Amino acid sequence: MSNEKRLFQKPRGTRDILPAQQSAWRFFELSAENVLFGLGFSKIDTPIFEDRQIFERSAGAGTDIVEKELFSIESRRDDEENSYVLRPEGTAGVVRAYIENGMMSWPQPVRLFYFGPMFRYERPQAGRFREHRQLGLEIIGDASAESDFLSIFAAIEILKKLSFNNITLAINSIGCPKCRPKFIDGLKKYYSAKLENLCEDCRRRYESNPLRLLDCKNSQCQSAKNETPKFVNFLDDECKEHFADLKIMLDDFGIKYTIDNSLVRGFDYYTKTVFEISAGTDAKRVNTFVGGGRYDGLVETLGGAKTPAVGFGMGADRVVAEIISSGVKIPKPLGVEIYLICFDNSAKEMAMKVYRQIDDAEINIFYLPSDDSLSNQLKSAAKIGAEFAIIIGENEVKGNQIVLRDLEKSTQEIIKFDDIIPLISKRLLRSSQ
RNA sequence: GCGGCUAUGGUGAAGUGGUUAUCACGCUAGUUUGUGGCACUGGAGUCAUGGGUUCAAUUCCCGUUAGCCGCCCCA
Repeated sequence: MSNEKRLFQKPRGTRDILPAQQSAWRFFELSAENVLFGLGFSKIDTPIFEDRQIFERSAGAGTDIVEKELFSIESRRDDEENSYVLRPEGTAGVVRAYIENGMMSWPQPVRLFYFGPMFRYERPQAGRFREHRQLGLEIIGDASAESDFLSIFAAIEILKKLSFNNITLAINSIGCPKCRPKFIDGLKKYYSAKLENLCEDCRRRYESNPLRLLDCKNSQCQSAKNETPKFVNFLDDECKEHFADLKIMLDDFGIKYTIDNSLVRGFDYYTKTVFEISAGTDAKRVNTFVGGGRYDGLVETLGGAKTPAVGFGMGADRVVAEIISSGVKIPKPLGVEIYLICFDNSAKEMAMKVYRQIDDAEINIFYLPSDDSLSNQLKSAAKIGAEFAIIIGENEVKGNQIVLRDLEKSTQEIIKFDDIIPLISKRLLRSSQ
């Protein structure tokens, strides 16, 4: 260990969000919040790490997800009995908070949303990170299809607000613990005759996770999928009615959807509705932004009373990447509006007066008295991205006036001292927006 | 966790077993002393990292790290 130079790198699968991307992120977050608050949701923040068991219980100990894709936090001597992991998703933490904070006694359903980083220990690829940000919402305490609809509606409204055209909604129902076993039986019966033609992975899935047989991408298996049983044909009356209710509401609102029989979720606590929203057309869904569904079993799994719930998670990194590449106009936060230049000692007093006046008018003015030449100060003004420069020197003091220079258009005008505020207010970019 | 490809200033690229490794953009300092962007003149900054082969490695080989792609998995 010496004073050798070492170049530190960010951990694998993480990224720096640099200033150039910040306005897109801000745009995303503000737009989503506006939509969600407007639909009666409240925001919740939960810890970035939680008790490991929360995720072990929801996903099932021994599954790949728990075995190899959680980020563990090393325990310390004073905390040996606890084992923490970085949260891999948002729902379990929100449900834990619902139970722990007695939200069952709040007016039901409780509508919550969150936004923050999630962590998965997986091999990074494009659009797939170890730290990524998710926006999500949960509606806890309502079993009706209205809440399924509201989840979907909220997601679509957010994407609309972000100027996404060309999005596709896919829905399916995966039934409940009562009717799902029948479907899985039917599925296995169907595939059992074709096992030899399936790819190696699918032969394993046949035992371990038969639902996943449905979304195998291997060309070898495509022909076998032609006539797979459809989940909707196996639903019991209650699930069937729930799915029908949802479709009616989507139709009423003119929201187009496709029913995708291969859309599934692997965990037992998922029930009834599942949905995904992607970019592109029905035939080619290139990029999935939103995945969601109903999870009537999770609250109970985590130790609460049996409580129905539904929600979605939205991959913020993907959405923001799309915002940036689509060239949507992104509102920028106000920067320096006026850069005040005083380049003569005799003008300092007047400069200060102008500064106070403009500052009092809540206009963003930047002023650091400087001995630099006018030329150099103008350079600084341009560099900091100011809209206008006010120039005050000897002549201005004599005439009781200032020079207002538009730094983008390279035009300027002379303004009498008393007209400064009204005229500047008129010229500023924000007054034209 | 498995397999393939890749790594040259801040960014994008060119190039080499042998003196000070090239270019563009960017950054920076100046030139004009009442006008920034343009122009001109300077400057800083690089062969991801550790080891091996060799008289000599940025260049060839191996490990590590990171990125991309495919697989597993995908709450």
